[in-house]
Amino acid sequence: MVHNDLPLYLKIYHQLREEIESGKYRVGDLLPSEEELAETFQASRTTIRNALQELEKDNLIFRKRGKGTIVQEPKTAQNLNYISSFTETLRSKGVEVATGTLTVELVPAPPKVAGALDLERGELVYLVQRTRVAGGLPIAFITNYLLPRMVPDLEKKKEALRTKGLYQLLEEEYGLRLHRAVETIEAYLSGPLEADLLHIPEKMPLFHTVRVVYLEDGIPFEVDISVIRADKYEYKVFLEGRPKENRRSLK
Amino acid sequence: MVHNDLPLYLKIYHQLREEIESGKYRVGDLLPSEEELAETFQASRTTIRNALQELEKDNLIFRKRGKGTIVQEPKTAQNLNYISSFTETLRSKGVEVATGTLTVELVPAPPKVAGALDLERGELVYLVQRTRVAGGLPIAFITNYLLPRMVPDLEKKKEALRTKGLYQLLEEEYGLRLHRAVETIEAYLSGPLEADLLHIPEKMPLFHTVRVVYLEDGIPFEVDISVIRADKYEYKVFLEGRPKENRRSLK
DNA sequence: AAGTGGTCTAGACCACGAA
DNA sequence: TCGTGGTCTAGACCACTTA
Repeated sequence: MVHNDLPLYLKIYHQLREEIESGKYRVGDLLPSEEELAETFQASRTTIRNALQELEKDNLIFRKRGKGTIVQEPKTAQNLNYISSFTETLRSKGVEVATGTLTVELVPAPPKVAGALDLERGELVYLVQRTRVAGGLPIAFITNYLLPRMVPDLEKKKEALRTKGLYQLLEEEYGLRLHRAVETIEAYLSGPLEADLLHIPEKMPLFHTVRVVYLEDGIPFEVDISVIRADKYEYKVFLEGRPKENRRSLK
Repeated sequence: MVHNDLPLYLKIYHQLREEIESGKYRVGDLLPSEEELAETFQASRTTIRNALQELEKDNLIFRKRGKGTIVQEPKTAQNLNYISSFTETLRSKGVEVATGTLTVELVPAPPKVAGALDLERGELVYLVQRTRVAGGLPIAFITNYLLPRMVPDLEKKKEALRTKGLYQLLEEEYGLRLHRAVETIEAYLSGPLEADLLHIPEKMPLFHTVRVVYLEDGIPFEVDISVIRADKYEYKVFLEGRPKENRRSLK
């Protein structure tokens, strides 16, 4: 008998989540009150509140003082902007993604990359370049720069990159935890270079994105530069809340 | 003497935040331990932890068991993807934004809008259309559909829309709290219509975004359709964490 | 008035990191 | 081993909603 060693509040979170997703509670329904839940799970109210807080982060519920805990509209319930690779995003939509060209090499960091990764000019970084193919068409050209000290012998994993996403590899093979990222999205027209790489005419609309990924302790770890056919892709962004007031003056 | 009636943990949050931003603690420094903070603020450790949790949401700190609470790299510290209008985003970058054309009227909801806002076909919605001008150039054409029952007499506020953003107006004049939004970003080439609206040639790259905004209780409230000159604008997206594992099986 | 979630206390033990 | 944050308890009072 394996005892699941998750903290109690996470176990309760998972169970409640399953009950919500299984349809036991409908959208708009009230969950049992915190006190009742504490009773049924034989836990303190604090622990229940921790579990509910997790559900709230997932936007599966929202709470109203004096009213209760209400199950959310699932339409908006997947909320977070996770760090997902291009490949993962497409696959989650059911699109088959293959790898066209693939190179892995150690190169001196270009100035902008060195700046983003806090490196000295000329320090070596891993450069991974891939063409991504969906439905037989090359639809994206992806360039990644990675800190070599975090991913030793990356070139030996080259073949793994053909089948799994880069981020999946980083997690599974190197145990890295990607924590945060900042991405800028621009759009422009293909020039001769892009036309050649993606087998498209010039003056087609393209997305150009630059993403810097940080590890848990705030170390910048990876730069991802993607060029994607805009006629084959769209971004979905989840937004939450309004910008905060800047400081209340205490009197 | 006005006593600030914020909850204690929020007061502590604000004070710590100010101390961090004022440079009292440097990046990488450890904050005092939770117990010490409890002592200095004369509060329980639970309350301190609530305050620290808020700082963590802002990505100003991160915590490591056995180590302590560490002040974060400010580069990634603004984390959230807030619901901001085009105007607010540009203004925060120091760009002056003016309004070109502006119309406010009640119209039957187009099918797609009716779907997004949970309306019957043909129900009336407010339609707001604006050209946004920066640096003398029209750079965006923005279309908003709003639930009329939430914004009575919107046409009377028309002039206010010339100077403030729509979202600011919704908050200040109607007391609405925008809670969540989902936005899709696409890119395409200008056709004759866009060329005319924005005074640009055809076949220029444009962003096309569709945003649905939800209120606190999950009611879809507004649809924002923007067409933006891609050569004058970029999106910045903050990403956090990796997609969650799908369910652990309990044994 | 009754019931809900929000805040707060004062304790306790555990898991992890560093010395 | 010691100090840290992580989890958990059993209470208490408050602010808000609904009836």
